[in-house]
Amino acid sequence: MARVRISDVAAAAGVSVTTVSLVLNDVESRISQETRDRVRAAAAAVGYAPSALARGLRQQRTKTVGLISDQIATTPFAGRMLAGAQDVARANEHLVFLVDTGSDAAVEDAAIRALTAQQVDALIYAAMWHRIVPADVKLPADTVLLDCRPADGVTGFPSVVPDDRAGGAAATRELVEAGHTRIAYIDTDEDPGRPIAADLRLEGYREVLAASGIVVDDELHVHGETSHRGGRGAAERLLDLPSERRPTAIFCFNDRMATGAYTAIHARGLRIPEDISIIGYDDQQFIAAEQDPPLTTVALPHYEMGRWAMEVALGIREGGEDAVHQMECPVVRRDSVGPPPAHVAKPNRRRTSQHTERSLSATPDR
Amino acid sequence: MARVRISDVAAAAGVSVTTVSLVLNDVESRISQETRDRVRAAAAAVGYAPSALARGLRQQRTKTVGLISDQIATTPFAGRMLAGAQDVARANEHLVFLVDTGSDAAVEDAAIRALTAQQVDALIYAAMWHRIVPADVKLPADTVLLDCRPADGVTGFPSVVPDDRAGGAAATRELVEAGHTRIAYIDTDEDPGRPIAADLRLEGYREVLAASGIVVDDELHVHGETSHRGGRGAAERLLDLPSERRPTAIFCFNDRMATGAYTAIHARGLRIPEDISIIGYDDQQFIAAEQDPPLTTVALPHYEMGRWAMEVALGIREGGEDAVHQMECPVVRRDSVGPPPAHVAKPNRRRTSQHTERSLSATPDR
DNA sequence: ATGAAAGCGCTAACAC
DNA sequence: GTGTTAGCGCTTTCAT
Repeated sequence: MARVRISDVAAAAGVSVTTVSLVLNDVESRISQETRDRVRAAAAAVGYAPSALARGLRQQRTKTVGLISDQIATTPFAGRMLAGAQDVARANEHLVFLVDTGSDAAVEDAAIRALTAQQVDALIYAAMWHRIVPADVKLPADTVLLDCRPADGVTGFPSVVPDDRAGGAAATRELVEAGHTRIAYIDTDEDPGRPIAADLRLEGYREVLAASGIVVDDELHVHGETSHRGGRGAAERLLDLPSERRPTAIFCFNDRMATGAYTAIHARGLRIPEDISIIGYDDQQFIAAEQDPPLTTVALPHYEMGRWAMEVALGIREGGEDAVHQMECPVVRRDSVGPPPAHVAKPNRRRTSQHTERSLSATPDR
Repeated sequence: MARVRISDVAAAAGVSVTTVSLVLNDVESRISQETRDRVRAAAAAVGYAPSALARGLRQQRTKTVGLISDQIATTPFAGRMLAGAQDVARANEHLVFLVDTGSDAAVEDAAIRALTAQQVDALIYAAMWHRIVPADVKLPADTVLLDCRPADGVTGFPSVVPDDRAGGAAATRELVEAGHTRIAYIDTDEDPGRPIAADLRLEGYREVLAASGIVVDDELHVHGETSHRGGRGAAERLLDLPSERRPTAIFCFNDRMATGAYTAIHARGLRIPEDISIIGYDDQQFIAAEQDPPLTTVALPHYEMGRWAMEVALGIREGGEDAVHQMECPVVRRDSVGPPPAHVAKPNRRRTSQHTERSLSATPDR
């Protein structure tokens, strides 16, 4: 594929290869302008394209980075992380090797070896769901972790993950500020392998409830399989509650489950958000915005995370050897959150103090 | 990154580098078993990992392939194509460079240059929607085209695309065989840049209608923006038709538009499929299967297309220099297609011939 | 202001 | 059965 060599250019221009190299790489200005022009012209004339291989071998820097991910095919999020990483790679003239391992440890191992053999300048290890990297994955030093964090005790890897606790809090706050006090959480029931995001979001939910003087009612914390169906089933159980205990708002672990809640709610002839408010998580493409009504949700900052990881990998940004970088998950406001129906009382609010007032004085945002 | 060299292994094993190379690459068996073992042990002991760079430079084969795509982030289909391509690359010990160009010609150009500089063994040019590659894209010879086809007159590029005409026909046939005769097509209205798939699917639709002796009624061919909203609007117009002219089944350009049709239908208190049948296209992940009822649709064979392209790129499979390889789009049966309501007459069927009988005798499939 | 030559790490032709 | 060596295409030190 790469036929014409630097020596061909040198011959054509009547100079040495050194000169050609110097000119083409804009190194030192000691070469006369006239020579420079001649070299450039010659290079263009013979159609010269340098061999990145030879250069890499010589310099021991390849301007390539390896990106290992567990699943690219099966998740709708992969793309945005890749796009972020790609964009900074391109801006810095790096090429990226993408390897999808399907979470297979043997494949992962082979991939790391192959990438090392390619002498990639940096390695990014990406997960498609916020999770912990098993301690037995043999990562080269200075690998950066994307959407995953090192196992306890493993150190030396910069990593970036979404701030799911803050996201859960933001979602809940959105509902509290709209005036709700009976706020349910539809959680995933995945058991071996419960996503770390699930606990974090739950934590955020409880925190805000507590801080708002709302008693955390376990009856309003339900579980379902992480899907439309699971969300629907869980929502049905919530709707089956006697009306004084029924929630006026539901925070769903993710958008897919939220669509299930939509189905359950509509099946009973209830309206969103007039009768019940819904907030999701993920801001999943083609899903959240296309519900009826469009779903208010919390966005995962995948693009930004991808950028961050690549910037750290390329040394453009300081990763901080050990701290896990948490990235904000912003609320995306659409039309599924409104004030609670007028007729509902607000019973399970504690009679306490300023908390209550603060949260009551907050205004809904449209 | 790659520190220890083959000469280190040679020294450790007390042999020459030739021997080491021969042993480690399983070349010739003239080396004594004893030496082989010694070399292997030495390699492991010093932690040797060959430099793919040096090998590539020497052999002028890198075992890498470049995959250029227009958009990876913004489409839910990218993943499956990548997965297919990846899987065969891995099985053949090749690594893939992924470059996303965002359809920017300058970026595309730079990407091709960069990949050529890397001396990739093959190049795949992938589009995320079935389309034609502009003739001015400067592709190296032997590039394989994935989900796109060469412009007229451009030759020498193997290419693979979904058989959208056959897919449109299959969708329509599914409806005809369920007993429908008033079958609408909700088409995309994209105008500059109308997807080539749209025309192909429409063709298939008309073909099957004609072959079944059903008159093609232009009133039943409506358009909308390619989204939930567009599908909803188009479906509403269809439902506004006086009842004798209203369709009993709708074929939608894609699943997203189909979900809009769902919304329109449900909003009128109609049921799917009892009152009206729906078939989509794409089998879009997290969408088609999660509708209520689950959407019958036509699947795009992205994974297989990805495999095909990589197989051709690696020379494992004959691409056929010029013929565009069309890949079948199978119908995925779920629950949105049923027989037409009993009370509807079947008026716009021609009184002709065997066609009619053939299509009437066909049985719905559940 | 320019050129000669070493060397990045490997494979393979050739010699012994 | 094993070793020597040229050379893949480039960058870079050192001379001139």
